[in-house]
Amino acid sequence: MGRGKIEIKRIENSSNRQVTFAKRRAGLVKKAREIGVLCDAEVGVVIFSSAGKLYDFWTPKTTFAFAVRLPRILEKYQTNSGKILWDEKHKSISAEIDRVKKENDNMQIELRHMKGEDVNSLQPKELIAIEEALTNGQTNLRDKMMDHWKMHRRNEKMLEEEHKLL
Amino acid sequence: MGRGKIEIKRIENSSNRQVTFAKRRAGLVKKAREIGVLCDAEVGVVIFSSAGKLYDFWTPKTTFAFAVRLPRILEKYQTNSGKILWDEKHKSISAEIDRVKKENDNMQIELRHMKGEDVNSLQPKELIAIEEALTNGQTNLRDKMMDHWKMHRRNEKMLEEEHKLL
DNA sequence: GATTCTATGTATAACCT
DNA sequence: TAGGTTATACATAGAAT
Repeated sequence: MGRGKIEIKRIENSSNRQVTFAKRRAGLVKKAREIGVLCDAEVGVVIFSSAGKLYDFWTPKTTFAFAVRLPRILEKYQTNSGKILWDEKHKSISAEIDRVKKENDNMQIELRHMKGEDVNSLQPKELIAIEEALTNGQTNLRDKMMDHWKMHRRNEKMLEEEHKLL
Repeated sequence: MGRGKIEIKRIENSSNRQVTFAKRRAGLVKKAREIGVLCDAEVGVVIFSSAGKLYDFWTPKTTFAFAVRLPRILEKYQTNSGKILWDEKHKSISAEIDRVKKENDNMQIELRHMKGEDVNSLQPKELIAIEEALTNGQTNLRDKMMDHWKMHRRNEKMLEEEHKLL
């Protein structure tokens, strides 16, 4: 579509290539915008010039939708690079999950031990430690209960005396 | 570019819209391929139809380059909804973290209670439940320890007898 | 929904400034 | 290297299949 027909192959003359790039890039983006509007579609266009410069266009919604659907796109291309990148992005967050889950597991085990469960494989030393923890817990708990009770009694007495005064 | 000029606005007739979508989608991809070849560029086109179906095209190198450069693309949109939606993808993962963390907190509280800590705000009923749990734990634990000990003794005796036989 | 046909509107290659 | 002009090639709207 120009003064002459051209073959679709790399334009060797670099300034012609540059001019064609600028014009066709504009054309491509225009078409992308049009199909987006006409057909109520979400469109994204990404172009890297041979010099490595990035040009891109996204219909408004696409910025959102694209990110949401990125995994699907990468899936389709199951290339290592895509997969690796995605994994990379998730690595830190996955690490946190792992950390929290591990913490979770440890606490779960500790809790079960405190309930006398899953203790068969433990060493006598460990069993004794758990028993001590239980005993301490009981002691602490009973002290607290006693405090509560005392305070309760004191409050009751004070109320009684108030009543008497009235 | 057709029998009549059209305004660039959403095509209301849905079958016309569908036909136009298919035609222009093909056109867009063709143009993308051409600029890629002619100008030695890397091009990617992503189209989501209004029905949510994904169509995309990447020049060969782009499949790789795109993934490599994705962070740059997202950076460009960091300020706006891009960031929000990169996070959107993370939401499901974040939800899992939250869930696990919550589980974690609950266990932590339970553990502290079992150690007699942080019990001041508890109701008498709850305190009693904890004491019961502790007592049960102790009972279970002592049973297990006793079993162990018995088994240990039995094994020792058997060894002794073997030795005697030798 | 996809294809085909064809009149017409657009994009753009080659030039020019 | 960037922007404008124009002849031409191409894309596609509307209609039919």
